[in-house]
Amino acid sequence: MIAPIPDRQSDTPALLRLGRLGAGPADIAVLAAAATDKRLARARRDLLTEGREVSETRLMLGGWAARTRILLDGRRQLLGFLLPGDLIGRCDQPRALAFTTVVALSDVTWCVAPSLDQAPGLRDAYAMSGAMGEAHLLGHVVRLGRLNALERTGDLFLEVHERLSLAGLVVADGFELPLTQEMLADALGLTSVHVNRMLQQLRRDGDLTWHGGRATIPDPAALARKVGRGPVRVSANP
Amino acid sequence: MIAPIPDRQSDTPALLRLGRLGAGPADIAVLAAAATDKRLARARRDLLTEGREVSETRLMLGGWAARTRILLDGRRQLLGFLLPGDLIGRCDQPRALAFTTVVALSDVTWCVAPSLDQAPGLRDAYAMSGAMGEAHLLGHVVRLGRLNALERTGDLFLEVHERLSLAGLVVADGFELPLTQEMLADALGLTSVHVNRMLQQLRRDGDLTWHGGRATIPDPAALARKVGRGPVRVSANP
DNA sequence: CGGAATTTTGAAACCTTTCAAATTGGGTGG
DNA sequence: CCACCCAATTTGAAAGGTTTCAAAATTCCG
Repeated sequence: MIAPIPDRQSDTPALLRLGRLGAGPADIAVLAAAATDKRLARARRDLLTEGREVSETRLMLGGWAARTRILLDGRRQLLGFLLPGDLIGRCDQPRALAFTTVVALSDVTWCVAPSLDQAPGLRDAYAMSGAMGEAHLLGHVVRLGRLNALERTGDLFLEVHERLSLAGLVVADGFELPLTQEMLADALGLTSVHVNRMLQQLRRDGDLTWHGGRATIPDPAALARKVGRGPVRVSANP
Repeated sequence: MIAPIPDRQSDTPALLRLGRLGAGPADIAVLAAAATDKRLARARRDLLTEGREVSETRLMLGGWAARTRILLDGRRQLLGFLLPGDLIGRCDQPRALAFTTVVALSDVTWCVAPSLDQAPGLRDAYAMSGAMGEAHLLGHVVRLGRLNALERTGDLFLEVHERLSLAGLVVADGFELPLTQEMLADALGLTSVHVNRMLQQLRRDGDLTWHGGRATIPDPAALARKVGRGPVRVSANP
């Protein structure tokens, strides 16, 4: 008989990611302490509102969120996904306004991110996280500007695969993907109907599996070759 | 008879922009001194190469450049324009790699941007500049993801109009625009043929004038209404 | 089990690209 | 100053990709 083990490691993905981004053991300890005070945001709720002042930086612990922008006529564009280990609203500039609304796409757990005063050693990891955020944004521009629907879809799945890998959330090339096809469409600049057709093609071609909230990319390298995706590098120290 | 006046103010647009972004008189003096050592990059030359380490931050003094990414099959996407007063390759992180190649679209004059050691007062202006850069990038994502060809084209012209205004480069709603339609197409994620058709429509509708390298937007507010563009805000202090 | 949200399907309309060729414009050399 | 050339712009018609609209099938959740 097995004693119930308190789930102290459930925020591990976020800590793992920041550790890999350069946070040392001491910093991780501070992060773990911060993650103790865990908050929950229900799906569809805003985690940050565009135009509001950014009071604190938040750290994603679990679930999916997205930066979004909505046009006057209701069209919506997701600017990027926020995954466990990502920072929300990081901003050097004091009194800055949030550029974008951040909405929870699934139920999200988060905590207040330790400030650099509390853990100066986090500076590099935070900087690295920000740099990767920008790299992802640039990738998103190329995706929307120059890839066709099939390439876009495959490319986004690969980005997600890479990012979740860094947080240790990919097992056997499979990962949780708590999105609707409509959310995917809003990220990809397509209609949900067309995303559906692209997904069918990817499945038919054996490039993708996705049911019950879990997706698998059997052969990421092959898919990357198919959609012409290169690796994302950010720092000189590999 | 008029004596030849040395063109000491030709870098004024960059200084004007950074002044408006919060640089004080002392900082402007440092910038002006830096701008003394003016460099020239010929059109089509790289100002920064993707993957290389960023050694110094550069300040655009005149001309147009763009962050670019090129796909394996030759498709090109411009990630954003760099205009006078913009910083090239700014990066907190030491030893960071350039995210993107920056190419001169026209002949470009630039100088090495003063470091914060030389002029600590520039911190805010630099931060502000970076924040606006991100805002423009986000706007670009929405443009590519959710606007149709006509809206994209109009929206980009409006962004350029706004940014050049900040540098004092707009007179009577007109400004220099040393681009080819193909460059515009690479920014807009369209073909140059289609950009041409959209420009014709904008001209026909009286929303735009463009010949001989100079563009004019007779009624920016009307065009903004037509393409559904809102104002870009970045800071709480207006 | 019922009801709502999501996924799937089909056909037609629409927007954008492609391809090819004609036209214009700017710069150079004779 | 004109002739010429190359790059850039413009035009047309057809092909292609994506959206739209509607409706059916499926899945999820209480």
